[in-house]
Amino acid sequence: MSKEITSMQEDYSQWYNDLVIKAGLADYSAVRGCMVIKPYGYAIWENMQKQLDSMFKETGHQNAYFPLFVPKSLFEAEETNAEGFAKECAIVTHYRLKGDPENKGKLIVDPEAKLEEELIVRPTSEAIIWNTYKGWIQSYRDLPLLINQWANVVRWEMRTRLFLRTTEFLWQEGHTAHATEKEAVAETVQMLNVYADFAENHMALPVIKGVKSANERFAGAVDTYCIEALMQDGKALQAGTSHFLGQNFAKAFDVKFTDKENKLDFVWATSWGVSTRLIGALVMAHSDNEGLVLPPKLAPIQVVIVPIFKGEEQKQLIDEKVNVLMQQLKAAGISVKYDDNDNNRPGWKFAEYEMKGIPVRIAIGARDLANNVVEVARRDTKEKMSFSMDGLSDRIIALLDEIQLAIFNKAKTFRDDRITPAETWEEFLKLLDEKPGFISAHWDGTSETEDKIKELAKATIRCIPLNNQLENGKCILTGKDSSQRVLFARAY
RNA sequence: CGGGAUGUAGCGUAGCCCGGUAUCGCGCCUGGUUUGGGACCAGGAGGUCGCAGGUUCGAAUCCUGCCAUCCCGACCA
Repeated sequence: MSKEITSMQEDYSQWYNDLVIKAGLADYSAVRGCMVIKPYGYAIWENMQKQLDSMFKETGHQNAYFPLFVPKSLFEAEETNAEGFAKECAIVTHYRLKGDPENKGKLIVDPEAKLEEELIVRPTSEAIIWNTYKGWIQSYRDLPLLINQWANVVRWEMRTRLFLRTTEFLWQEGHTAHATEKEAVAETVQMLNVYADFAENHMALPVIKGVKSANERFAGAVDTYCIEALMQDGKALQAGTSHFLGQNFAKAFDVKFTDKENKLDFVWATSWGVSTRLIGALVMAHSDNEGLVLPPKLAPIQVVIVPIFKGEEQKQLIDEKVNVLMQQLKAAGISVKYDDNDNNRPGWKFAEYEMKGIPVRIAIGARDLANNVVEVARRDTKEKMSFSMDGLSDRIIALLDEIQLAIFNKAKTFRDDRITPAETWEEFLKLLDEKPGFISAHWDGTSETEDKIKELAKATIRCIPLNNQLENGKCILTGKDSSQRVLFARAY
């Protein structure tokens, strides 16, 4: 099978698609806009889930599961939210098929089986969850309510891309209820920080924490906080969002509680989510023309060992050494694969594991045995080193940490180099074409201006960074007064 | 959803204009030789030509409809 992938310089989109397919992360399916996540891709998702789930639990959250379907009457209860998602919903209208009388062996929708009320396949679960919370919350003693669910959702997007935008996708959505506004805002920020921590320390993906402008805000939210990442083509990718929902959903679903003073009030809400889109971010942020580059902390296989031998005798000697090393690495929690498959030669395996992004490759041959060393190659830099067999497992473990950090630093250097200030509209447009990335520019704060900029430059406000410094200036488009810069970019 | 392109074995393709039952490479299977950067020899298997209709004695090829993917827009995590 040809494993050649299009180079990212030649065609970035094609490079991405080739990579996802050829590294075995996902496959196209028979269903429009939906993909099959293959075992290797799903293993990355499982690693993400495992880490995030433990972080959610450390911050006091519990998992639960709510229905896939939302009755239309519940879905439309919070108007802004409903309007925001109305154009991309799959709707169940019937519950039965029957044999087609005019076409033997075929089925048709049974018109007798029409639902009295349509069911919306959830594009997000606020409605069904808040309708449920109404029955769970009476007193301040029931708060805070801190729930997360791992689920699939459906958004009928016009145009899809593997992992980045598919009709059905996997995600987690946290939905919390609080007694005070202050507490809910603190929760929103806390979860944003959890996401940023995960992105930077596990995905090795530097992110900017910020707040969305009104245009980009989640439908039904008072404020949307986000983490924004930069891909290697200079386009931004929203990697996670955390919403402060105010009392919007509590009011829509009539969720009130009695406080300590015996007064009734609506509860305060948050919701937050990240999706399998993060796998797309992982691919686009770190990989190269040889294939995936995975951060050790999320790589399904962290170390692969390739034997190089002539004849069974040598193979047996290598096996003995490898078995000891494997035990040591496994004991340290390292996931390691010994590929002694005889079908493929070492060169083939080297190329294959580079394609799959396995962080560390160890090659052991007769020559190495004689010198009591192994050849160690790191995927991120392609550097090859000779390590002594003595104390090898400790050095490999240290190397994995080093690679994790190096991948992050490389991405951060790239990202930091592509946050560029623009002072004039001409400069703004020039930067978008010639040095794509985040452009830091003044904005007059109106939705009209943001719309106009989007129309003229195809760039949107990615966020207003949380650590922003106030600075007087003039809007890049209108020249009106502005008190701070915001980050613009073309985005996925 | 609009514009453009594509769909032939697991993958990449030739054939299509000009209709006569499908070419080549990789991969796969068997045997052997190999193994420090995508091995080699010999033999072999594998195809409703995206799907459904139509035209025709005969359709991968011509016509119609549908489906899917990619690229460019609008929508979006």
